[in-house]
Amino acid sequence: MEEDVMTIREMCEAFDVTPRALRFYESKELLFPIREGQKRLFTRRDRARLKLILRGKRYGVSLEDMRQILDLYDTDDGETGQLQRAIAVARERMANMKSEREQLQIVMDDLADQISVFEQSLQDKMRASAA
Amino acid sequence: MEEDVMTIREMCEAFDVTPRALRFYESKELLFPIREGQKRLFTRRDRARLKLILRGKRYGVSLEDMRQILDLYDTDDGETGQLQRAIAVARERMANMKSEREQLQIVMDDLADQISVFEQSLQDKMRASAA
DNA sequence: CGTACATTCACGCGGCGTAATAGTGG
DNA sequence: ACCACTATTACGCCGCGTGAATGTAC
Repeated sequence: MEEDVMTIREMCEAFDVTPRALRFYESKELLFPIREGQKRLFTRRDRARLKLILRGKRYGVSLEDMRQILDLYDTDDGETGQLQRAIAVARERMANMKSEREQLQIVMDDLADQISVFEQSLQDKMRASAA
Repeated sequence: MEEDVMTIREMCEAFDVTPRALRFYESKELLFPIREGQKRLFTRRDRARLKLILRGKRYGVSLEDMRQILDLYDTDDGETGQLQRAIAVARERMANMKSEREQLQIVMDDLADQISVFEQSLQDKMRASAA
């Protein structure tokens, strides 16, 4: 707490994750703990990022998607050009998600139809065997 | 066509799958082509099964789940059990998809907020540089 | 001789788990 | 000297295949 950094163990307890997961996130460039010798020290920034990562995970967002989104959050204080780029990337992500959502909806509608067909079939069979 | 069987190549063209996929399905016991020497010959039964496999795939049903459904088809004289099983699996998939859709929507809303923040930032910067 | 089939081994993604091994600090 | 913690490297798993290399039958 002294320097507003946390060890890997403290992070694990605070966020209920394993050390392996944190090292993995670092290797995938989602977290950037500073080093004291060999040991990792996680900053407030890392904690903010991890919070978002875990929330995304609950939402089913892949780490790679999350990394891109987090990179956007960082670009916040950049210059106008960077800001415009960040907006462009964010919109692209948004478009991807919309597309995903639409495809998912199509498959869901289709599956709903299929369930009706199954149920109708079942009704028919039961009537047939009752007759 | 003679004996109502098809070679692997004919199957691939008919169903738009690769030979590798068909061999893979056989190795996982979803298809049971007869052998003529080394060659696989796919029967009408294999075709019916493959059709269901591919439809299930579209709905996100795993091969293992699909195998279990297909197995019921064999042991079930009346097909009623298979239908009920299929309905159960279909409903479960539907529930999963609904959940996925909701989670995706949450993330999308979140990202939309972030985009607004970026846009506001950009507006601020542009006003600042204009002043 | 070519071509279509066959086999087996390997690799890839996602997201870590799980050793195995070694170093460090108190 | 011990213990708890840390580190690194690297292989394993699941689902669903793709691709390469090699062999064989027509």
